[in-house]
Amino acid sequence: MASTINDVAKLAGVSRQTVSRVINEPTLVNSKTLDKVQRAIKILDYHPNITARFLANKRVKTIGLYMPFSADQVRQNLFFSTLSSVVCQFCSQHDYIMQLFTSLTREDSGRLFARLYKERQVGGLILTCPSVSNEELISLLTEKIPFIIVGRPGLQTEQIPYVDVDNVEAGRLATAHLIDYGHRRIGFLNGPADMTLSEDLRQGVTACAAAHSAEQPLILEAETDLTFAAGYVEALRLLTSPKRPTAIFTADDLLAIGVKKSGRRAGLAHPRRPVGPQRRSDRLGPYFPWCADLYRYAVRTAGRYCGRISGTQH
Amino acid sequence: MASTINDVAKLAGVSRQTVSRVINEPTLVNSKTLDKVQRAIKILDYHPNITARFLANKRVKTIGLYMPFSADQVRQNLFFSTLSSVVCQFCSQHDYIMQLFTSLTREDSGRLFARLYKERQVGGLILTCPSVSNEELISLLTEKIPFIIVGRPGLQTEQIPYVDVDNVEAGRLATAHLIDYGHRRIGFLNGPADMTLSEDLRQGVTACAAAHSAEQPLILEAETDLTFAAGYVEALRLLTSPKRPTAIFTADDLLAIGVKKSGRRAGLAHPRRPVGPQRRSDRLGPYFPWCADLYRYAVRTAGRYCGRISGTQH
DNA sequence: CTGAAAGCGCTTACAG
DNA sequence: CTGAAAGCGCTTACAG
Repeated sequence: MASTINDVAKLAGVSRQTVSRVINEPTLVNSKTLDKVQRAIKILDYHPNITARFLANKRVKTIGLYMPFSADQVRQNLFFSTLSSVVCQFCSQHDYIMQLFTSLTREDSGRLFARLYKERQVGGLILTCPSVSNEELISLLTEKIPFIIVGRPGLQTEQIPYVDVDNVEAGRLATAHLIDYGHRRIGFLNGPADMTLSEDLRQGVTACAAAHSAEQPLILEAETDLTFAAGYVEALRLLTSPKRPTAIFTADDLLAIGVKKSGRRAGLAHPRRPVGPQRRSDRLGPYFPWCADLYRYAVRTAGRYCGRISGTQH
Repeated sequence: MASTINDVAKLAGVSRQTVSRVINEPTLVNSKTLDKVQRAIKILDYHPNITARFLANKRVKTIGLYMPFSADQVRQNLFFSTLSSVVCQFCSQHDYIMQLFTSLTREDSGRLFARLYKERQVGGLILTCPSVSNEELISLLTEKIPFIIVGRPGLQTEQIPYVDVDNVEAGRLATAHLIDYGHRRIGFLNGPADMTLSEDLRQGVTACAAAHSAEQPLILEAETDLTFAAGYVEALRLLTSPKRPTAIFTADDLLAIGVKKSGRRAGLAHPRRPVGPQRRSDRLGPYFPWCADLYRYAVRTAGRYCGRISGTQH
């Protein structure tokens, strides 16, 4: 059995409050007492029970990270692993615990969040990939649960803290880039209709097309679930249609890989190098240097952080 | 303030033990009482505090998943996201909490594990990518901390529960495959020397080369840290050396992508299709259909689970 | 079937 | 600077 604060107190010949003080506010303790207690802690290999601390403190140093993806999407998408590894690292540096939640249908997620928080399982939440309808967030707001969104929330953006890149600008830049290079029929593999990401990208694409109305660009948009398979299927559909696009802009790298495969399938040559201005090495990620150049170009350039970050209780 | 078990008891006009029973053993409660209490729970929106439950139960339903990668490796590697998403899903299905730990130097990890467990932060641990020297595991064994390894532990494989694919067989198969196809100088981008994965792969490769000594195959092994960058650098070194290999076998997909890039850099044509027997669609993952075919081939074929899974306390 | 008692391992005021 | 008291929100035996 692991030793408790009482064991330490007994061995050191002090009260358990003093032991607690040694751990939490050592400066308030007489140096001789400090020494005695610390020796006892060493001897007994004492580690304060974090559950008991959380209970006594009435706060948990735990942050939940939620990603509304199916296991399959999570497995595929780099966004997931990047985000979770960074959050995880930051949490452990700051003595927080990170808990991961995935693979839940978005409808239930609101109740899940409330439960997690009310059960005091998490002290706060990081939510990702918000949907257009903010239903699951409403309860978080009304229950005053500390949370932040990675991505633009669908409603009440003034009240809801979030961080995001400027996807409207990303869509605009990518489209302008393709139009500049002479493309007039542009495929656009967007994300799911209910994601704000898709809304923002579309807004940028549409605005750009309108601004270039003289060139009469034709945007061929298709909805996807951001998986490789969807990228393949939708791109193949576009590429084998009468109005075959001459360029495709995708909402995600994974889609771009699907596009590449569909191009092979459709018997089309695929450019080795990005179709665009001179290549800068910092523009491309290490992963798919031969894919998704345009999307990445846009996002990197347009990716200034926006959104509101408010203080939270914890 | 969230309502507690005492609030519910008061409102329902029963003792808090009865409320506790309604939650944990409803069959032991009189149906009228049950009804009263459940109504009170509804009205007060009561959620049992999980921290208090853990403390009273003297067990935490929390599993730690540890991946000894740097943030950069984690971000890149698909193994990470696959494993964590699956573990996460399984945990939530079984009412467990998953906590993620990454980016720590392996030396400190032993102490980390002990601390996590002794602080009762986790009830058990899933460790990945074991190193040859089992130092960090020894303390887990002696402290009787429940844990399991994904990958073959370096020592005391009889005592330590683990699951793994048969990497020795994978190395053997991949090498045999390449020799069968006429290759005599075979590059072998292995993982870090201190990982058992690397040991196992090398054993298979070496054994296979020995078995085919008549053909005099030459194995050109290079150590990598399993990153894209290392794959590129080491492959380029091999490909620009006088004894340039005619085929390369890599320990990981990411290395294979690095190899591909180095091939381009070295001005070598890269086969579109796998060099091997007829392509079966189930043999390839969705990600890099044009890469890493040989490795995947080997692993899929050789990937029968081995290792020992013993029961744990929780 | 239900409640009074004791306890899980810690911390926060409050005296001294 | 230190300790006695009370409490965090729950559960586990034990009576009745």
